[in-house]
Amino acid sequence: MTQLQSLRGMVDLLPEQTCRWQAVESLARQHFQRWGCREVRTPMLEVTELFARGIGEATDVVGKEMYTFQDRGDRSCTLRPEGTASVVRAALQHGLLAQGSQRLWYSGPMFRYERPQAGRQRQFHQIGVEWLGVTSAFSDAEVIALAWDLLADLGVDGLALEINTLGTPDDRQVYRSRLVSWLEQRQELLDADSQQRLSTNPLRILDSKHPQTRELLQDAPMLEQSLAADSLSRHQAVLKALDDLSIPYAVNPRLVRGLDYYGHTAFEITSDQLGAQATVCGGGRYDGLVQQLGGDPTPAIGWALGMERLLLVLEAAATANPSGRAARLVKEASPDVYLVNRGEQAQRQALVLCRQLRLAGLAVQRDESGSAFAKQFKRADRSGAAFALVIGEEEAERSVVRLKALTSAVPDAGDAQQQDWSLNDLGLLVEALQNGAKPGAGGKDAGVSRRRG
RNA sequence: GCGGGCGUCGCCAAGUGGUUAAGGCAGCGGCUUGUGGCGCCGCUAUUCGGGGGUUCGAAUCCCCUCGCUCGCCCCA
Repeated sequence: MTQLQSLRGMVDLLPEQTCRWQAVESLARQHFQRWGCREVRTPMLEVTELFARGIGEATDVVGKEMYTFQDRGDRSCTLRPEGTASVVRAALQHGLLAQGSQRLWYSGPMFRYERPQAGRQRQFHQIGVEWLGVTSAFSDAEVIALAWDLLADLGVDGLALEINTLGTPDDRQVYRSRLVSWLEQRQELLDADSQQRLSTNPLRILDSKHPQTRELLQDAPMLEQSLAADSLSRHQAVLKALDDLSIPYAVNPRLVRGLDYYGHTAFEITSDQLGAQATVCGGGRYDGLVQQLGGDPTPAIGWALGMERLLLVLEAAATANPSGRAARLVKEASPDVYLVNRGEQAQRQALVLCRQLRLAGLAVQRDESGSAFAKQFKRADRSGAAFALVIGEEEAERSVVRLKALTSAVPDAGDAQQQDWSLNDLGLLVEALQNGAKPGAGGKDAGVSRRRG
C-alpha cells in the first residue's frame, strides 16, 4: 500500500460526519450562551512545562501519552493533551481573573499518544467549560447541570452521572497513608500495575479494574472516612443541590480521576452505548491549579466532553429511535431546490438563476451533467430537495422556469401541479419557495426551510 | 507498551491450491434524445494491503512487513 494515509489514530471527518459535528457544536453554543459562558481559543501547542506542572508528572497522560518535541529554538513543546491547563494559563497571562470570576468554554483537538480503540484516538476533540473563581457548592451543581442538560437536549439516553469527593489535599494526605499501610499488608494480593502504583499514585488503585484487586478493595478503608467535616458537608451540599435540580446521580466512592489537579467534587457521565471507553464527560473541581500555575489561589471547576464519544452515542440513539431528536440532529441537510437543466441556452440561464436564488438565501444544487432529464430527476430525488426547478429548451425560449414538487409519494402526482414562473420576476418564485409552497401530501417532512443567519 | 481478531472494486461481501476472481449497494450509460421511487440491459478489480518463499500452478500454504480493529492500560 503505497497510497498515503493519515497517521495512526488521526481521523478524517467526511461531510456526512461534519454536518453532525456542526449540529452538536451549535447546540452546545446555545447552552453555553444561556449559562453565561464565553469562548476562549488557545493554541494547540504549549511549552511542555505547562502540562508537566499542571496535570502532574506522575500521571499517565504526562508520563507516557504526550506528543512532545524540541522546536528549532530547542524549546520543549507539547501538543495539548487536554484543555484545562491551557485555559488557566491564558486566563493568567491576560489577567482575566483580575476582572472577577470567569465562566469560559472551549472546543478543539487534543492529542494523546495511545493505542487507538473504540472511542479513543490520538487526535480527539473535546468541548469543555472552565469556571474560574467560583467557590460555592452550588457552582458545582450548576456546572454539572450544564453538562447534563446539554446531553439531554441531544436526545440521547442511557447516561449515568457518577460523583465523588476527593476532599482537600490534607484529607487525601491522611487517607493516602491509611490506604498505603493497609495495602502494604496485602501487597502480594495486588496485581502488578497496582503494586507499582503503591509508591507512585496509590489512590488510583481504587478504580483498578483488575478483578482480584477489586475484590480485595471491598474491605479497604474509604476516603470518606478520612474527610474533614468541612469537606464532607461541602459534598453533601453538592448532592443536595443536584437533588434540588432533579439530576439523578450515583455516588461512586471509587471514582478517582487521573489528573492530579482534582479535589473535592469529581464526576463522570458515562453511556451504556459505548465500549470500554464509556466516559462521555468528565470533570471536577481544581482549586489548587491556578496557584500551581503561578496565579493567586483561585477555586475553579470544569468538565470536558469527548466529541467522538458523544457522536457515537448520538448515532446509537438515532438508530434506536429514527424519529427522535437525535435522529434529526444526525440527519444531513438537503438542498432546498434541485435545478434540472439541459441544452446550452438553458444551462446558461440556469447558471444565472441558481445564483440569484442563492443570493436570496436558498440552498440550490445545480445539475451540471447536461444528461437526460430522467437522470437529472433521479439525482434530484436522491438529493432530498423538496423541489425541482426545470429549464430545458422550451423554458429557455419562453424565459420561464418550471417548478415541480418532489416530495409526493407518487412521482406523476406532482406533474399536474407543475407551474411555470417567469425568469424576469423572480421575487414571486423566491417567495413561493421560501414559504414551502406546500409540498404534496408525501411522507417527506420538509418544506423549504427559511435560511437563518 | 502488552494481548486477540481482520485485511478481496468507493461500501458490504463469496471464494480456503487448478483454467475467465461470484453477488449486492453506490456510480456511469441505455431501454425512455423532456420528467424521479419500480423493472430490465450493459459498463466498472489482469487482481486479492505490501514484499519474499513453497509449488507445474497461490487471493487461497509459509515467513516478514504495513495497516485496520477490539480489549488491557488510561482517559474524553
